[in-house]
Amino acid sequence: MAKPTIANVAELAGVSQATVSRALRGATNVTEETRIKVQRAADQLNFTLSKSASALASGKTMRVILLVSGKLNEWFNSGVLQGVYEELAPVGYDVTPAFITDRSELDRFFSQLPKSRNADAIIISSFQLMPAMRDQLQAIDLPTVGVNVPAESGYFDASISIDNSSAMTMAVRLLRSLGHTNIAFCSDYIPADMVYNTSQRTQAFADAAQANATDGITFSLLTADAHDAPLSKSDLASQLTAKLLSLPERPTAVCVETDQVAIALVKELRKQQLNVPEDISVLGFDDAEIAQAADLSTIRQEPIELGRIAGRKVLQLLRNEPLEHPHELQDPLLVLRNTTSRIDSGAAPAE
Amino acid sequence: MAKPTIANVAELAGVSQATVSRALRGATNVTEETRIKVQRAADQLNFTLSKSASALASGKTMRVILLVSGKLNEWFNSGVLQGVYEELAPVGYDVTPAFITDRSELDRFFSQLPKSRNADAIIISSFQLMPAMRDQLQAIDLPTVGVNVPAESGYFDASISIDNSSAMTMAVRLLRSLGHTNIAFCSDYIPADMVYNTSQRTQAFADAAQANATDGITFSLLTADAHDAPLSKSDLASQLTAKLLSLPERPTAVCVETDQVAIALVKELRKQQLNVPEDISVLGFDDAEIAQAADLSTIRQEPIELGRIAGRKVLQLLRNEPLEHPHELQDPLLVLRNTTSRIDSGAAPAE
DNA sequence: TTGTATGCGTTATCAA
DNA sequence: TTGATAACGCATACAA
Repeated sequence: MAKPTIANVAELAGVSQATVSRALRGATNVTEETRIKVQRAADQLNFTLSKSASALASGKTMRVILLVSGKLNEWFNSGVLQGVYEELAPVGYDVTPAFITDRSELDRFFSQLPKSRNADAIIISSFQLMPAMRDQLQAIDLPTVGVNVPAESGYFDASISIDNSSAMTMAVRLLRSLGHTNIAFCSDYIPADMVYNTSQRTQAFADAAQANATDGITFSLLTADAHDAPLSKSDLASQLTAKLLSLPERPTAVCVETDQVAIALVKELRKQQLNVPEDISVLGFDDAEIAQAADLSTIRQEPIELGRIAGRKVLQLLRNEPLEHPHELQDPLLVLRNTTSRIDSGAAPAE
Repeated sequence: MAKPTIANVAELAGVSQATVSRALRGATNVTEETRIKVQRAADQLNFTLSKSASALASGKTMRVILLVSGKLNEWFNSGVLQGVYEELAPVGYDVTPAFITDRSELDRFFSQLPKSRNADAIIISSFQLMPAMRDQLQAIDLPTVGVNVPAESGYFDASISIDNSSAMTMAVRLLRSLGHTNIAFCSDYIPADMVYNTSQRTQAFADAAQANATDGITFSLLTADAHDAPLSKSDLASQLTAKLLSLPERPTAVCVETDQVAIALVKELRKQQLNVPEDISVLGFDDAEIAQAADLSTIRQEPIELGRIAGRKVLQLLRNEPLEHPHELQDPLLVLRNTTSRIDSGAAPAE
C-alpha cells in the first residue's frame, strides 16, 4: 500500500475513522483496549497522521516560525533556534526558521506571511523595531514573541531580552573599579536598511556613561565610517583602532559591541605594539566560543536559554495560559579573562 | 474578515476559485489581465494561500526535513542549515530542522517519520550509518540526500561529503614535508549508541599512515578512554596529552579530529611547558571561527557550501532531473596558521 | 483561458 | 465510548 490513510487503519482495526483519529492522538474518550487495537493496526500499516490534513481540519498547523535577522549559522541565531527547538519539538511543534538581512526582504516576508494561516505562532529575534515593522506586527493575528527586542515594545505578546542597560552599567563599573578613567565604546556602522543593530548596547553604554559622568572621567563613542558592503572584522578593527589612537587622550579601556569585533581589535592593538590588557583593556560582548579561545573578557548572554524561554512563552500563549511576566529581561554575566586588568598594573596577568 | 479564503478572493475578483488558484501560483494559462485582477483582490484581502490546504490537495508539502546529529547550534550543523535554507527558501520550500543525539531518538524519529506524508524530501547530515538506520532509510519513499555520510552508502539518492581520505593524505604529506616522522591522531571516545562519529577521519588517517608506513616513520592513534557523560574539551585534552606524553617516543605532530579539541590540546600542551609549534605541531579539522581566533592550522571544510549543494540536489531530485554525479566528494583545504612548523626549527614563528 | 466539480486526509459535531 | 458525516481550503481533471 503506497500511502495508507486513516481509513485503512480503521478498516484493519475494525473501528471507525473517528475512533482511529481519537486513539492516535491520545484523546481521553477511548478504551484502552481499542487504543491498543488501533495502534497495532497503525504500526502494521506503517501509518502516520498527515500533518497537512490535520492542520486543515483542526486549524492548528503545529508549526511555529522563527524569524531571525542575519544568518542562521550565526552564534546567536543558531543558539536561539536550538533553544526554541528544545522546548517546542517535544510537544509536537515543528519550528521553521527564516532569516532576513535587509529591509526589502523584511517587507516581503511580512507581506507573504500567512496572516494566521501557515503557523500557530511566530518568534522574532533581534530585530530593530522600525516603523514599517510595527505596523506589520500589529497586523499579525498570531501569538508573537520577541527575543532581544527593544524594551519599550508592546508590539509583542511576550518577549525575553538581555538587559543591555544592566550589562553596560556592570561593564562601566568594572572598568572604573579597575582604575580606568578613559573608556570608549566601539561599534560598527549600521546601514540604514539594516534590520538589526546593536544600537541598544551603544545607547545603554551612553546611558551608563552619563550616570558616571560626574568626576574626571572621559567616555567616548567610536563608530566605523559609513560603508556599503560589510567590512571584514579585521578591517573594521583597524579602522576602530585608528580612531581610538587619534583621540586626544587614548582610552585605557574599550567595550566592544561583539566578541568577534573585540578579538579583531585586540589583534590589531597588539599589532600596533599596544599590550592588552597592560596598556589597554578590552571587553567583548556575547561570550561566544571564540571568546574563550581568545581569552577575551566579555559580557555573557545565553542565546540557547533565551530560545528556551521564548519557546515556553509560545507554548503558554498557545494554551491561552496567562503570562505572569510576559516581558522579561535576562541579567548578563561578566566573564573576566585575560584582556582586562587594572590600569596601573604593568605586571603580566596571572596565567 | 477573520481568515479570508480563496473563495473570498474569487468573489471579489469576479472569477472562479480555480482561476484564483492558478493566478496566484503563477500558472501559465491565465491572462495577464485576470492575474492582475486576482492579485489585487488578494492583496486587498491580505490573502495568502494556506499551505496545509495546498499540501493536502496537491500532495506536495513544500517542506524538506533536515536531520542533523548533535545540536542545531553546532558550527557544522548550523552551517549546513544555512546553506540548505539559501537554496530551498527562494523556491518556496520550508526547511524544518530536527536533531538527534542518541540511538533511541533516532529510532523514534524514523518510526514517526512520515513515510512520505509530511515532507517532500529529507536531508540527513553527518550520521554514522548503523544497520538499523539502513533499513529505515530504505523504507523511506522520499528523496534522501546525505551530507558527510560514508562513501560506500548507496542508501541515499544523492550525497555530498568532505573527502576525508584526501584530507588526511594531505595532512600526513604536509607534516612529513615539515620533517615530522612521528605523527599521532587524536580523537574522543565514541559511545556505542552515538549516532555520529568522526571515525571516518580516524580511518582515513590510518589509511594515510599505512600508505606512508614504509620508512622509519611512526604513526599512533590516540583515543580517549570510554566514558558515559561527554568529557569537557579541556578534560579530554588533558587526557589526550597524558597519553601523548606517555608514548615511548613523543610524537612531534598531532592531527586532531576537530578544531575545538585541537585548541584545547594546544592549551594543555603549553601548560605542560611544550611549545607549539616549536616542540610539537598541532593540526585541527574544520576551520571553524575559533580556529582563526586561536591561530590554529587546520583542514577546512565548508558546511554552508555542503548545505547549498545538498539543497540543490534535493531540488533536482524533486524535479526528477537526472543527477550527473549524485554522490560527490568535496576537496578539503589546508589552512596553515601558527600551530604547525618544521620539526627542526627551534626559532619562534614569524608573526 | 476560464469554470465546475471532485477529492485530498484529517478533525469535530452530533447522534447513537 | 463509538460511529456517521460535514467541514477544512485548496488543486486539478474535465468540461465549456
